Amino acid sequence: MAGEPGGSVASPEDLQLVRALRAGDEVAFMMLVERYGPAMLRLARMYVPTRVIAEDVVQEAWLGVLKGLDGFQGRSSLRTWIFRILVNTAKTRGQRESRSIPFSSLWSPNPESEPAVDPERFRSAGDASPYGWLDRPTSWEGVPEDRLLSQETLDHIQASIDGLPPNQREVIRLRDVLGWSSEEVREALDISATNQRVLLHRARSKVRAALERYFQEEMTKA
DNA sequence: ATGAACGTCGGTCCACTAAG
DNA sequence: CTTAGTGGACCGACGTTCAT
Repeated sequence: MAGEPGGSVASPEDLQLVRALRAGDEVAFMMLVERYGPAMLRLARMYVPTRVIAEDVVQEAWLGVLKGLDGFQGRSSLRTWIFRILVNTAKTRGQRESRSIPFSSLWSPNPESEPAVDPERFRSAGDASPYGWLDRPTSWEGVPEDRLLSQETLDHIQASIDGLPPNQREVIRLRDVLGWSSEEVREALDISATNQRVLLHRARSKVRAALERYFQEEMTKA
């Protein structure tokens, strides 16, 4: 699995960071938290019902990172390694929470539980990696660009993603929202390359279909 | 109430195609 | 050639329906 030759191994910068962290460099740690914290929180929100618990999960993950620092061998990038710890932590916590929380509360539009992904991310993440399912729409060619990028549309995209099965949701978020590479995603989620591709494909297909329905409804209304 | 039959859904694998 | 996206097929898990 992770760490085959040719994979995204730790960069010299990663290794230097790890050395600093092992030496107890607080500035290096704060830099890491600043760099990955927001993305970690969004990812954690996929597994647990509330933002508060997600924040808790992130904290727990950071503790796991610090504890496991000596075990980091640089066979994957530092980011992948950190997010893998986060995913494991969040999954464990998510299972625990699902046993104690009414299932319906996971899905109800609770105003307390803000969106897992800030809709703005859809555009800003585009800097590094454009969204596959937005750049070549199939059935909404007549839809003006500002309409495509409206807040309402972004909300709709997010709702579509929220409605996906967990694995598909994870993959599409990491790939298309956070802009990860396919290899980073399969390493972080510990899935095969083939599975990653299929999950992504199915997730995109479903989101695309949901958007097609949405635009069709909107255009017949107009 | 119970168990079999059936349908649906999601995960996985394989093959093909397109792009870089 | 490598990587990624796509579609089809298969399988197992799960839920629903229906006859007993």
